[in-house]
Amino acid sequence: MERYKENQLNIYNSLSKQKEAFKPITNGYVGMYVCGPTVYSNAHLGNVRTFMFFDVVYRYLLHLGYKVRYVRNITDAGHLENDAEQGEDKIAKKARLEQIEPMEVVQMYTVDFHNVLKNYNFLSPSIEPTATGHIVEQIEMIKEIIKKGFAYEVNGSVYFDVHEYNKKENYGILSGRKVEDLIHNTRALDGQSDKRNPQDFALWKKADDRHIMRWPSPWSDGFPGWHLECSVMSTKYLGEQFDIHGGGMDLKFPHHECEIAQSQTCSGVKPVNYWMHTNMLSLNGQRMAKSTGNYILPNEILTGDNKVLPKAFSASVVRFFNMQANYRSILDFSGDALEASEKGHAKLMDAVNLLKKIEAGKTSTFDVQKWKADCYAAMNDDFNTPILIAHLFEAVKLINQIKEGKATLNADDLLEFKTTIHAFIFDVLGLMNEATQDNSEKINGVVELLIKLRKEARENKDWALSDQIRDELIELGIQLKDGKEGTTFSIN
RNA sequence: GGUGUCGUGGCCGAGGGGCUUAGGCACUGGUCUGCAAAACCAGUUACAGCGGUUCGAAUCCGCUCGACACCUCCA
Repeated sequence: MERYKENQLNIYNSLSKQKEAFKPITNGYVGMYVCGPTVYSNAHLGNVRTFMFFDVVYRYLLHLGYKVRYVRNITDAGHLENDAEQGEDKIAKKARLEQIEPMEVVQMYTVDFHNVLKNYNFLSPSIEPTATGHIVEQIEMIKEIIKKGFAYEVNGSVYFDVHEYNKKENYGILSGRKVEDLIHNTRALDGQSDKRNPQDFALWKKADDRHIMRWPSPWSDGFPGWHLECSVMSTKYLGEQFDIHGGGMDLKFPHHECEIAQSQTCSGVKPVNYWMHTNMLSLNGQRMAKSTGNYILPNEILTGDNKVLPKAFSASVVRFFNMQANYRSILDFSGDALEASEKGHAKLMDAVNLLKKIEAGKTSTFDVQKWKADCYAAMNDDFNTPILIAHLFEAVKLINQIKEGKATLNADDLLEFKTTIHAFIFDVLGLMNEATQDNSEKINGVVELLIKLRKEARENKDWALSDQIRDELIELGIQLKDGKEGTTFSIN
């Protein structure tokens, strides 16, 4: 369904700092690039927040009927750890530390990353290119930049000439920085650098003898600069100009700024129409970061194996928690916050399960069309998932009211209502209904049996037995709910 | 120092010049129940401070205070 025809999406563009009507370059098609993880360690929950948000963006674009090519790279060539001085990249360093091959490290953490994505119900991107798989293209792009006169070679390394670029274009267009300010605020150098100016950044670095990851090039045996890969891979798979580029706020400068400079130099056009940046996920009010130890791994949440957590939580609860906040706001993670989300999530899923049993009435006491329009309006407004969730809770209330006999929906409305609920909760938000997974049929059968036995006990006024059944089930995370038309249950 | 984001009720978190009961969690009262739980109904707590613009500001502007991020690899 081409829902995009009646849904005008508005996106907050970091480039213009305002919401803009989204118009794809090619009608009906969307090209989207998101900076992926560096696979030299496990992706932590902060990293995952960004990918999770863009997963929802991807899902919603698909839901609207766009044909989307979603490219999310894997950075496996490593970054320059200390730009000019050391020239050693992180992956190689870690490999030596652990006495294994660099590509083994890359493989291990790539597998871990994919494992996390699977656990958290991510859709696979259309293309997941690796930096090491595009060395040839990167070398070609460097040649092109040199040819245009915006890069220079020194001692086997190649640098992008920021000052030269800034004479014609605006280096700082995305981040709001000015080259003059950068000059005054760049840290003092030791005089070791080959760069003409401290603001210049590496396109190619000559590898020293100890550097394991290296490739031949016209300038030296070495490796590409970090910013280059995204320019190369986005251009290769999405073209010189594409619709959406996403990433974390912290990549805005210098990474995305450099990307623009590189791509613009080669193609002569601005590479990206809509820049989207997700804000940080904090832990205890501080930024999650590998370097400080202030972080939590996605899979630790599923096992409860982290001291900040009182217990384990499901992946769907974590998704729900994330979606309750706007992607452009800082979100603080805590066990308490997750527990609150878990309850809200359970309430939502209980209602979804209840919805299956609800039957249509003769008339409708609720305006399904308006509610549905509100849901779409929320998502159309820069993917406002917190508002969408608020509307979903209106639906929860309605479902419970119907169950109480205080509201009704006619057959047409009920069908539309169900379809819309499922679309937003499962297709768009990507939440999972744990209660209906796995061995649910068998468990359902057993619980139904216990409910029957308890009913008999209650009819015999054997309260001790009926309460024992109820209390022991709750210990197992199965909650019975007595209603007018019998007992239902939910599983946590 | 520069660039940027932001300060909302007990907590999380939307909205964004008059009218949103935002929503979730927590709490209080009621209905239901053998008692509970769940659910439903009702209710409580608010827009950092000081100026300005305006008929009217939590919402716009300025300043102050504070928080966070980026300026070096970082989602």
